Amino acid sequence: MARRLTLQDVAKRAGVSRSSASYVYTQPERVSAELRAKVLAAAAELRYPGPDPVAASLRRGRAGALGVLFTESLAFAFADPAAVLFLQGIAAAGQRADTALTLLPVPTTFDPALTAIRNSVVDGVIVYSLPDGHPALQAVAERRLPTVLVDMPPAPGTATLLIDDEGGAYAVAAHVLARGHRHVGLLADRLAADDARGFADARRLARMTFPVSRWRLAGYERALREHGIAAVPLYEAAGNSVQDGATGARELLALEPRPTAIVAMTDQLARGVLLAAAELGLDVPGELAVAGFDDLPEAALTVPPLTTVHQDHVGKGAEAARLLLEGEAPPEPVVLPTRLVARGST
Amino acid sequence: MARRLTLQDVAKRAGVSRSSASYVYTQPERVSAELRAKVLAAAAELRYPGPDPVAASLRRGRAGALGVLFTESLAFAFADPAAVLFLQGIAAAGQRADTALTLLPVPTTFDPALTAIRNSVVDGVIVYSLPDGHPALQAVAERRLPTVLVDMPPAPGTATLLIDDEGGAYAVAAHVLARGHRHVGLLADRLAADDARGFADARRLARMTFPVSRWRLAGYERALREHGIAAVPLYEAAGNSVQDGATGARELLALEPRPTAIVAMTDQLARGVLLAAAELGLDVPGELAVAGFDDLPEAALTVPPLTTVHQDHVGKGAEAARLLLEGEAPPEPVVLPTRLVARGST
DNA sequence: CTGAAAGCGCTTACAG
DNA sequence: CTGAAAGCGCTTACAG
Repeated sequence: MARRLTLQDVAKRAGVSRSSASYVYTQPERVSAELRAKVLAAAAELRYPGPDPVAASLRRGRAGALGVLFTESLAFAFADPAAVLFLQGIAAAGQRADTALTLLPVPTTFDPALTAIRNSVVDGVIVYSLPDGHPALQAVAERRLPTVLVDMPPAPGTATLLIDDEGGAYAVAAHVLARGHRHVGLLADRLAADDARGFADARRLARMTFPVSRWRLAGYERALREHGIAAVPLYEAAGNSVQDGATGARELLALEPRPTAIVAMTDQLARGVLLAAAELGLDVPGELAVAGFDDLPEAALTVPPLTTVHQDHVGKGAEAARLLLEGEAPPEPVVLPTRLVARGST
Repeated sequence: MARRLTLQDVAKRAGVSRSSASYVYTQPERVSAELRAKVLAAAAELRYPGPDPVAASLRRGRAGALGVLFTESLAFAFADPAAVLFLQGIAAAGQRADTALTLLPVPTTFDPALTAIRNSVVDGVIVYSLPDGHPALQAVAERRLPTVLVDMPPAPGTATLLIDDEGGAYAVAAHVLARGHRHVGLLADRLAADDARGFADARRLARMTFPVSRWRLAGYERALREHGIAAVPLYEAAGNSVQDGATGARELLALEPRPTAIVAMTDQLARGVLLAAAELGLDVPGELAVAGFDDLPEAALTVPPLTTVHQDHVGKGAEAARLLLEGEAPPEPVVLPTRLVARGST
């Protein structure tokens, strides 16, 4: 392949200066119609692909893209409807600002390279629900780019966007307990960034690294305390698929005494609970009450419809993008509301 | 804010040349441990954020990101499970190659700017299921970047990745017809990039711009012809949500004679048909047979489970990324297989 | 309205 | 192992 075409080539062919040719692309109204026509004609003849965005970005000092660093692996994130809705919100806000969205690959145990984070061409980064102490967070901080932390503890100098996880969890647990349930099972997706699966003991609970799980559990526990219930079983499913939820539900429902209610930390898990209940021939909500968290679109479509905690995932994404595009990190975390949605499953 | 820190500042502080400092970041094994330590210490003292990726990209001639241009609006794309699975496949392949994934905002009627496409810092572009003649495709072509067209007609000089839409559609329609159905209704998401909704007449069919719809319809029609059925009603839902499917199903089921089978172009729509059938108290498959296309994970979980056409969405994404990362566009389209999955809904 | 000139921050053959 | 030098392709104040 021959040398790449540059603006210089176009300018020479059109018989104008390089700066004039540049203006044709960046400020077309600034140049005369005649000059514009000459340059565009020369560009078309040479099949010039337009000014190189990398060079333009370097000169302008602006990349034109927002980076998003997602919960552990991207594959996991795309399998999680809540994460996808969040991304949808970012994308919509970015589209309005004519800004592209760059998904940064998160380093994994298999592939611990941070090069993609270090080399990504972005003007800012949205970090979504990373566990405590994840090395990717450090790598982002070193870039010293504007950053918005979402569903994570605040850090100095960065904007933080949260939802009221504790309050929402409290509300849904209190709702279940108000219906008289004393034998409640809790179902979590993941408490820490490993593959642990099974009933969580005190030691495990002391080592939770996923902030969202920690906050939601705190809300459940407050409601339980207020109802005089000291300890309930908590099953950790090691994942957030419907199947993970079904697996966890089977374990919880095998306990003696059998729980009469299962409160799940996500709607995905709660959907699995409904599946397991159907398998076992348990009537919901007659023999088993089920509640989730997130109010995914699916939650209204299950049989029976799922009691859950509403949060506006798309709005959260849009707000995250807005915080980044506006610059000026607010000193205090922005906290979006949650709201109990009682449906047929409780 | 003060002037931005550069590698030059670090080099000066460390008392070495700029090139040596650069090697510390790019080829650390090339320099002595002593020099490395000096440079890293200076960088830490100055809080140097690392070499600027934009400048490095310009010099290297490589951006380190793949662009994805998605079906019309990004918000639509994220609401479509099939598109999300496809993206998941791209992301996984990109992660292995340590390449970020940039989602390009697609110009809309409201915001026809092509600047995001023109300015995006990417090494290649995957274009997914754009309607015929969409201006974004032109803008991509002008960039003269390596391009992979997915679920779109081949274009000279670009790689093309398809699935056997026509064959899959034929198989599922033939399966339904083999069960003796003569009154079949067809349900489409969108035939062209507008908001048209309703029964499609010949004039509308002649103006389809979504290739996938065209190919699937061709498959249905071949099966119908072979079974001696001349014409069937086709309802266009103007969207691909479960609710769109329910709306379309209500219209089809209000026809005289009432269809005994509905074949939907997507699983999302077919799920809506199941919903509408439940509302109307129609037994599936006893009074109404239902079939979809895509074999989403949800398709196996509906009640009854959905007969559909399987395609490997994640694998398709991975293959698209592979075609782009490998360079060398194959002259012929790569066509992935589809497979009928008969379940309880027919 | 047009153009000469400076500079964005880095990487990498090349010479020593 | 280290450094001087060239150059990636562009934009934009500035002067005319």
